[in-house]
Amino acid sequence: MPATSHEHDRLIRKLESIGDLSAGEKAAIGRLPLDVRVFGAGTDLVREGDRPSHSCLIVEGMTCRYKMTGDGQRQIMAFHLPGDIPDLQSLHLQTMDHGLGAITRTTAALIAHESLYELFRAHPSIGHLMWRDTLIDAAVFREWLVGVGRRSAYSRIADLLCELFVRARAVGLTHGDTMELPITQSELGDALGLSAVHVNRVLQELRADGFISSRGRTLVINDWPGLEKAGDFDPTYLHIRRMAA
Amino acid sequence: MPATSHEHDRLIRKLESIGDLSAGEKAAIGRLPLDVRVFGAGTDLVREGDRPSHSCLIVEGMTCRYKMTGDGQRQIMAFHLPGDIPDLQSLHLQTMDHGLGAITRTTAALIAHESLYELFRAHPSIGHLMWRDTLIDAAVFREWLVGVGRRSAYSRIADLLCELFVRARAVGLTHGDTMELPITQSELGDALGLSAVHVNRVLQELRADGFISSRGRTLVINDWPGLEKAGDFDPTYLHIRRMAA
DNA sequence: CGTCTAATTGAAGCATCTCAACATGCGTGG
DNA sequence: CCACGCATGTTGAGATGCTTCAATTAGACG
Repeated sequence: MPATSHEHDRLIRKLESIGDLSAGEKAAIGRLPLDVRVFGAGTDLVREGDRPSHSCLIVEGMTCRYKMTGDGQRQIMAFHLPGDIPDLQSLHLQTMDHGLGAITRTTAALIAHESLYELFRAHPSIGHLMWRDTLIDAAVFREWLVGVGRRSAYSRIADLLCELFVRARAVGLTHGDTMELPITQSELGDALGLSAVHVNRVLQELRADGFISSRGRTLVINDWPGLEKAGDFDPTYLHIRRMAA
Repeated sequence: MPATSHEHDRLIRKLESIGDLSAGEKAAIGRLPLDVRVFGAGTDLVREGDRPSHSCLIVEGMTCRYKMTGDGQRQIMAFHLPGDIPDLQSLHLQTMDHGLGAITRTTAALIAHESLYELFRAHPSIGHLMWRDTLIDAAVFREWLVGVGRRSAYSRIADLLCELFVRARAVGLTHGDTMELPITQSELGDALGLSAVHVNRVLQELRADGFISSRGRTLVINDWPGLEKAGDFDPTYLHIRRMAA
């Protein structure tokens, strides 16, 4: 594996979107031992109850974190893009209290917790940056909580689309006002606390109101200011420092 | 201030509920410089948009973290008990994306971020424990998300009562099957994404079903297994290691 | 005691759900 | 390259959990 592979680059680009890295730190990250694996759509990368000894860097594909309720309903709590390490928390929380599932076919690079501890020992500020990343994670949960608790379905969906677009843009995964969004309406419902049927109707409204359109799995933003307003969206909670080039 | 004051004890007791501390670490925490302040009920300890240079250790009183939506509704995202440091995150996230409010008259000990950095440098494992604490925070947000997104009002309220009781017990704030719960029904509503009226009706149901009762601001658990079942409660997400003596 | 906040009750409305049918698109094997 | 099959998206109609508004009662506190 070259000193700085495609996989390492994903991680570096992500970390640079939320903070600063020196050349030496980038080089050290580039030397992280990675174990690259592929997961089929619909499979779990990590299950609730697992006690992992590694964390997963998403390299390609869309993943989500979710919990099942006692009566078999699903709540999706976050969507994750390439560059994210959704289960970084398992570094300090032994038992997974939720699952990590692949929405599309996903490539992930497994990083041993031991390697991370070593990296942080040599470069404490990388540790701080990763702590920061888990804090941003928490900020996103809080924002979703506001949405599900207090916003209308219309506003909630608009807000989520804004979030996904801004996060994708921060790591260079958008093309103009367009991004790949391989999430079904049923999954959107499980994320927003809505039924798939209602998601469908509200998406039609958002299209009719001229904010968005879609070609297959591609989302097109037609009116960004309008969508932001409809979603009461304020990107502060994402704590993004800078956009990818 | 004595080497280990009441304020320091609160923090030590909290950290011991989620992990281990050596004698030396406890002593180091006992030497943390604290600036004790009192906040009236209904006032803010920290406001959305602030860029704090310290974090707040709650010593007495009930506090909450909340956000306001564009149309003036409030969503409470967490309740905090003595021993908690609700805005520990401001250590690595410059701008507060939500407020920290006092529900009752609250005593808080301000800890300069500088002091924390110094403590972590000398005792890295205290830093890890505090990282762990912010991760548990995030786990609680996730659990609330599941409740608000996918559970009935009845189940959601039962779940919240279970959480508060277990957390209070972990830091020694319960008396038998009783605890102080100075939260109004309107605040419960803002936390659970419900109207105060509906909270009232559901609380009556929970009392009628024999799970709980209340004397003034004191909550009494009459049927713990029943309440757990009603709330689909599983304490795993709290990641508590051990109960206070 | 009077005042203010919190809790309680009733009644009407609506955002969203559930169920059920039908349409569309897409991957795959014949 | 067409036909089949299955996942996803779309539509309609009826049901409901929770909301809103508005009034009343109970508690706490000077």
